[in-house]
Amino acid sequence: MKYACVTVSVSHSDVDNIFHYSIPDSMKDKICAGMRINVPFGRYNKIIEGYVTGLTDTADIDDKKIKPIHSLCEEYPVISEGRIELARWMQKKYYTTLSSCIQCIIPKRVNEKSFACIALNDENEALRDMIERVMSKDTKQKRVLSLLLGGDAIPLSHIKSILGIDGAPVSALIKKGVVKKVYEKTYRGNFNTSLVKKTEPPVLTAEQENACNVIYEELESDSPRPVLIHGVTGSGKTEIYLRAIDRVLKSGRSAIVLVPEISLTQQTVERFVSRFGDRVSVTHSKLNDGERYDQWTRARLGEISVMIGPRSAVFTPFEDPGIIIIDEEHESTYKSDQLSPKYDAREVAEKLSEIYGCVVVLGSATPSVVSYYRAEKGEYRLCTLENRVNNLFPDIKITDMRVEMAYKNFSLFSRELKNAVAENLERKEQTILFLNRRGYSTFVSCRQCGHVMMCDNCNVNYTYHKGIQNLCCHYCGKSIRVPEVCPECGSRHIKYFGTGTEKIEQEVNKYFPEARVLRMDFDTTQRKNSHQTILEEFRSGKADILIGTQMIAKGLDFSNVTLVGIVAADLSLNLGDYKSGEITYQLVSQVAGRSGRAEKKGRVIIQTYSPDNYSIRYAARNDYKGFYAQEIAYRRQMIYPPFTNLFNVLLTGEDEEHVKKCMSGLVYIMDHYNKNNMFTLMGPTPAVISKINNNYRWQVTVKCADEEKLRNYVLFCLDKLKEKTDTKNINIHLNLNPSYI
DNA sequence: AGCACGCCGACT
DNA sequence: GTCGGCGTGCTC
Repeated sequence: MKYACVTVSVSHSDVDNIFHYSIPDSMKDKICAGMRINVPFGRYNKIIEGYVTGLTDTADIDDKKIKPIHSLCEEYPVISEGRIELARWMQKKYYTTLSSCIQCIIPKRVNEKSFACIALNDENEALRDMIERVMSKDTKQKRVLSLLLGGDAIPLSHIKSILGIDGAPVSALIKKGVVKKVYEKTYRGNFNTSLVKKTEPPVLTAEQENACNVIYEELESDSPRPVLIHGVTGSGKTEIYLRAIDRVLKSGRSAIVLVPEISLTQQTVERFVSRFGDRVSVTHSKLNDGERYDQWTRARLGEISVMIGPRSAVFTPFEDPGIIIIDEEHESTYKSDQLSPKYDAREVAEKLSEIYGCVVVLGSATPSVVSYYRAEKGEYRLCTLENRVNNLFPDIKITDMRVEMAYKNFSLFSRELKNAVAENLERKEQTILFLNRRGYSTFVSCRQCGHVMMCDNCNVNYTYHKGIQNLCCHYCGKSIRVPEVCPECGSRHIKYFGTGTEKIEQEVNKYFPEARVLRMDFDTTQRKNSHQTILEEFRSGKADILIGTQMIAKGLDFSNVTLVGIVAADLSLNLGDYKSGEITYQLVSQVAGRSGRAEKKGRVIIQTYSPDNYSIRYAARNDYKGFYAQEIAYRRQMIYPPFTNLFNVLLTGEDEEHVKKCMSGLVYIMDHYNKNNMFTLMGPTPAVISKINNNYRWQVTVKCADEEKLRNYVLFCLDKLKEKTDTKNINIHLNLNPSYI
C-alpha cells in the first residue's frame, strides 16, 4: 500500500478529515491500521500526532501535496481495526470528530513504569569461575550473590533492604560481569486478588438456570441479540453474570462488566475475584492515568480477561470480547452528557456486539422503559426473575402531605414519619432520610390540594425561574407568571419546592436533639474518601440518622436500617422531564429494596402531595409491569421515546443577547426547512441551568422518529445558521436523547 | 484548533 | 518610518 489514511489529533470539525501520507520505506513492513504516528501538518509542517485509520493505494489529491509520515509513536497499533470502526460509528452517531472518538476509546498515553532488577548473567564457564571466587570470600558481594543463585531476577530495592547494604557491592558484581541489571515492567493499579478466597458456584434456582441458558444460546449465535434480565433485588442476577462469564472464559474470550460508578464496591469486585481470581481487573474514577493505562495494557496483552468498571470500561481493549454485562442498566450514568463524544455505553455495547459478535446482557430490577419496550418487541430477549433469594420486601406507606397541612403541620415531616423516627431511636435501630432531589429544577405546587402547574402542550410540569419570577416549560418554552392563588382550589398556600438536606438536618435537630445525625450530599462529600468515611461511620453505628441525596440510594446495605423516609417524593415527580415518572419509580423501588436487608423487617414512608401518582403507587406495590403499562401508554400518547428521538441543541456563550439571537436564527431556519412538519420543534427555552461560568445557555429540542433524518436536518440547519450568522463566539452542544434535559 | 500571513493605527 | 492589533485562510 502506498498511503496511510490518517486522522490528526486536533479536535475541530475543520480538520475532521482523512489526510493521506506517504509511507517511508523504513516503515513499510511495520505500519498498519490503528497505529499512532507523528506527521508534518500545515503550511509549516508542525509535527503533530495522528492515527492511521487504514492503508490505501489511491489518494484523490495531487501527489505533490502528499507528505511522508515523520515517525511511529509505538511499534504496535494502539487501537484495533474493530474499534476504529466503532470510532467511525461514534463520530457519526454523536456528532463529533473522529480523533476525539479515538481518544475516548484509548487511554491517555503515559510513560510505562519499570523498575531495576538484578539477575545472574548468562551461564558460561567464566561465570562459574567468578561465582566461585566471590563465594569463597566473606564479602557483601557473596551475600548478594547467594540471593541471586536461586535464578530469579530480584528487584534492586529488595536486595538493598534485605541485606541492609547500599548499591556498591551490586555495582561491583555488575562490573565483573557476574550479574546484570534488567528492567522489569510494573503494572500500576492492580487489584490485590490474593486475599480473596476462591469460592465454588452455588446451585442455581430454576429461574437463574433459565436465564443462563438464554445467554448460552446467544453466545452460540453469530449475530446475538441482547438479553435483558429483569430481576428483583436479591434475585441472584450476579450469579447469572458469573456463570455467563465462566462460559465465555472457557471459550477463550473475555468479559466486560459495567456497573454504575457508585455501586462499585469492594464487595461486588470480590465476588468476581472469588470466582475468577487474578484474571479480573477493575477500573474506576479513583485510578490515575498511569494506573488506568497499565490495566488497559494488561487487557490488550490478554493478561486479564474480565474487566469491571464504569461507563468507560466498555472500551477495554480485549482482542476478542465475548460478553458485555451492563448491571443496573437503567442508570443514567451510562449516558455521558458532559464531555464529547456524549456516548451511551449501552449503545456502544450493542455496536461492539455487531462488530465482535459478543453478547450484551442488561440487568436491572427496574429496567428502563426503552429497554423493556425493546424486549417486548423481541429486539431483546427477556428473562424475568421473580423470586427473591433472601430478603423481604418492606412495608411501604404513602403519607399524604396535604392532610398534614390540613392539620396545620407545616414541618417537612409528617406526623407518621416523626413517630416512626422516634420509635426507631428508642429501639436503637437506624433511619435513613432520603431527599430524592436530582438535577436543579424547582417547581411550584399547592400545599392544600397538591396541584402542580403543568404545561398543557407537553404534559411536564413548569420549572420555576427565580430571577424572572415566572414558570417555564422546558420543552416548548411556554412561560407564565407564578399564580398567587392555586388555579385548582384557590388556596394561597403556594409551595416552592427546593428543599435541601441542610433544612432537613435543622428540623431533625429540632425534633430529635439527642439523635446523632450524619449528612451526605454534594457539600459533605467534596473531599477524597469522604463518601466512604461517612458510610463507614453510619455502618458502624456511630450515628442514628443518615440524611442524604441520590448518592445514598445506591449500594447501601446496612443491616440495622429499618426505616427509610422519602421526604419529598414530589421532587423527582416534577423534574420538568418526560422521564420523571420512570425516575421516581426507579428511585422509590431502589430505596425500598434497601430497608430491612437483614432479619428485621423494614419500613418505608413516602411523603408526597401526589399520593395517587401512578409511579409512587406501583413502586409501593413493587409492581413493575403495572408501572410499565401505564408509562408506555403515556409515552405513546405524548410521542416521547421510545416512540421518537429527541435531539437537543444547546447554544452557549458569554453574550446573552448574542446567544438568544443565534438561537432565534436557528429556530427560524428550522421552521423554514420543516416543510411537511416531519420534525417537531420544542423550544427554544433557557437550559435548566440557564447560566454556567458566565456562559448563557439556550436550547431547542427537535423530535422525530427517524434518527437519520433528524440528524441530517439538524446538521443542515446548523450549517445554514453558520452561513448567515456569526457563531464563532458561540459553542454548539448536540445531544441525542439526553439522559436529562 | 493552531499558526502565520497581512493589512491598518500609535509609537521610538 | 516600524511595532503589533487580531481578521482570514489553510491544513494530505
